[in-house]
Amino acid sequence: MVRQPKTRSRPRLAAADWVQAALAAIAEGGLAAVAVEPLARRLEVSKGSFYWHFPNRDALVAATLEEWERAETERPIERVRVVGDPAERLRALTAAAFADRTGGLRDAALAASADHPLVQPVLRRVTARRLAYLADAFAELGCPEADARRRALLVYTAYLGLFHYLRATGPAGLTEAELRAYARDLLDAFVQPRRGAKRS
Amino acid sequence: MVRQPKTRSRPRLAAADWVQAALAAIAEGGLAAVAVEPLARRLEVSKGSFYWHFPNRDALVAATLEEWERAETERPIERVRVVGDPAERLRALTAAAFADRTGGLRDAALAASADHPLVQPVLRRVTARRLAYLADAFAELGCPEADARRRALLVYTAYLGLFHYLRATGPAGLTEAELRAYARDLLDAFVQPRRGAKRS
DNA sequence: ACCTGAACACCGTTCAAGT
DNA sequence: ACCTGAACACCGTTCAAGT
Repeated sequence: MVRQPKTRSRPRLAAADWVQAALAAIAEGGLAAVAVEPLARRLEVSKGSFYWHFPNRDALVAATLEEWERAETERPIERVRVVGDPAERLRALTAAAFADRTGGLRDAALAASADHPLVQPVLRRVTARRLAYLADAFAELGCPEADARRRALLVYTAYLGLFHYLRATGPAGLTEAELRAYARDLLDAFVQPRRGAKRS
Repeated sequence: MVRQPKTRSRPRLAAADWVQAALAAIAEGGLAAVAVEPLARRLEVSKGSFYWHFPNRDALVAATLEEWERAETERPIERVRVVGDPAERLRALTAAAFADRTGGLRDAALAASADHPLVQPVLRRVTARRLAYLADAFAELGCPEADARRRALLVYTAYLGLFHYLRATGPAGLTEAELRAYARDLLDAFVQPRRGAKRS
């Protein structure tokens, strides 16, 4: 019954494996780190094998950005959909975002490549979607429309700005505790319902 | 008396020639276009000769950023120092900035490379110096401190944003007339003295 | 269906040799 | 003092051949 040696000598790769490696590379070294030869080394295959899965590097970048859009926008939003209270929902979402260092560093790296032709449209959609979702939650809390949008922008730019800072300083720039404290302060400052807001 | 053939067969290059070529390259293709081999082709020398003038590519990038800081910040400011009226001074500076497409595209390209370790400190100084200079002029016009800084930021980001747009669309994105009209609208909206400002 | 290996183009860097 | 030319490393891309 056992056809493979128990250390399956080399599970063949699929396109998705290259995409996952590219996502990790972006978090560590930005878009420029999505390079065929280094990724091939990391995956322990020849770089020639890359071209069976993708026509060229740009195709990998495009596929990676698609995966990023799906995995880092809709999925986290779905995950907190069950939380009824909007304040709790914001807390859960923010805590998850700040706890995921790799995700935060990747988001900052992609924001820094905003002018790249493949990045531009995806980044625009992701940013708009995240801001709209945050603003909706603030509105549910009782904030008037304009206030909700201002708070959403503030929280989101603080998140991005922090990971931009972390990119610059390296992983030692902030301890896990400091990261959690930053997220807590941010939430305490912006997530209480407005004074006089109606409970529905 | 004539020691050189009249088409001076090849005036030897100096480091400054490489810097000038690099400045032109940034305006056209961003920081990534500062590449030894393409610049050598443009200057019609072998790429080996580059390494007589600079130890490596980063040294050329650093020298180019220094020259950019000097030429595109202090020099334009000195040029308008003779203009006594602050409103006129702002108009002269803005008109010059918008008239210089190459300079504007280069500024936008460098702003897009804000996270590059060599660019970061220079860009920070240049931005701070320009904003402070603009804010001072607005203050002279009679704007309170905070208002002056807000206007300076608005005018400066509008300038940067426009050339960012132009980078994306290519040179056909805006005619010279449209460029001048944009600058005029911007000035008309922000450069009248505040109502009730005292003349000193 | 997925992979190797060799080849070629391109760019950064070094260096011995030229003028 | 400035430059060439050849060499090497690195990465993107192609492709014939392998399993």
